[in-house]
Amino acid sequence: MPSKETVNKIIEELERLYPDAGCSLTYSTPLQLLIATQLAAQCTDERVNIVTKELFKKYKTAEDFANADLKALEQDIRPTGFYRNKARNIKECCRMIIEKFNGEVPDSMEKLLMLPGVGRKTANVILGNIYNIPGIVVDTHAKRLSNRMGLTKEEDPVKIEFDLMKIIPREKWSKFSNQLVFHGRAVCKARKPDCEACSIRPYCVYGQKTLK
DNA sequence: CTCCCGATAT
DNA sequence: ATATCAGGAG
Repeated sequence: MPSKETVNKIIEELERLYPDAGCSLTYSTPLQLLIATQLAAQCTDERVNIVTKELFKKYKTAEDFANADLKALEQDIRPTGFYRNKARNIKECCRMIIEKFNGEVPDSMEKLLMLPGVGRKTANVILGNIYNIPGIVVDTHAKRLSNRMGLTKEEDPVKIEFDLMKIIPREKWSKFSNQLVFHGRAVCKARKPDCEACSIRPYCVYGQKTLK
């Protein structure tokens, strides 16, 4: 739908604004990133980082999480919301990692999707950050911004993912996803997008529409 | 489609 | 008071 020139302008401007856009979650192992990303559902990365700081001191290995007392784990992650589902999923994930995946966080989309609480968004975060496998991460920011900018007209995250894959060069998929998140947090906010301050406005459908 | 769910900005 | 936050499952 958008012209190739428009897409290039958006990519160029995001690169200028956020040259170092990366994962905002704090982690030091693949398992920690998997758990942090699961906790990040409908929760800010900032809060996840506060919770995981203590969580990762208490639970070091996949075995620690798999054998954790469910009620205790629920309380440990409570501030991230959806804590009952998340605690159950994390325990089962770690059990499967131990029993089915030889103690390693899976390295393919197909295997990652077998884990409870892991959808394409979480899987793409793992693939991109741990295994350097490019992927478009469609979270709430990517969905909102790509729709506003006119990069897609789809509402379904999977359809958006494939739409963006068609118009963004493969080697930029991971970085581009992070840049959408950064821009979504700083400027193109859900409630009150700051179009006045947005340098992408000239190339943005929503920005042009709200002009005058 | 609904449900899960706490914390913060508006 | 209400919308929203790096979603996923039934």
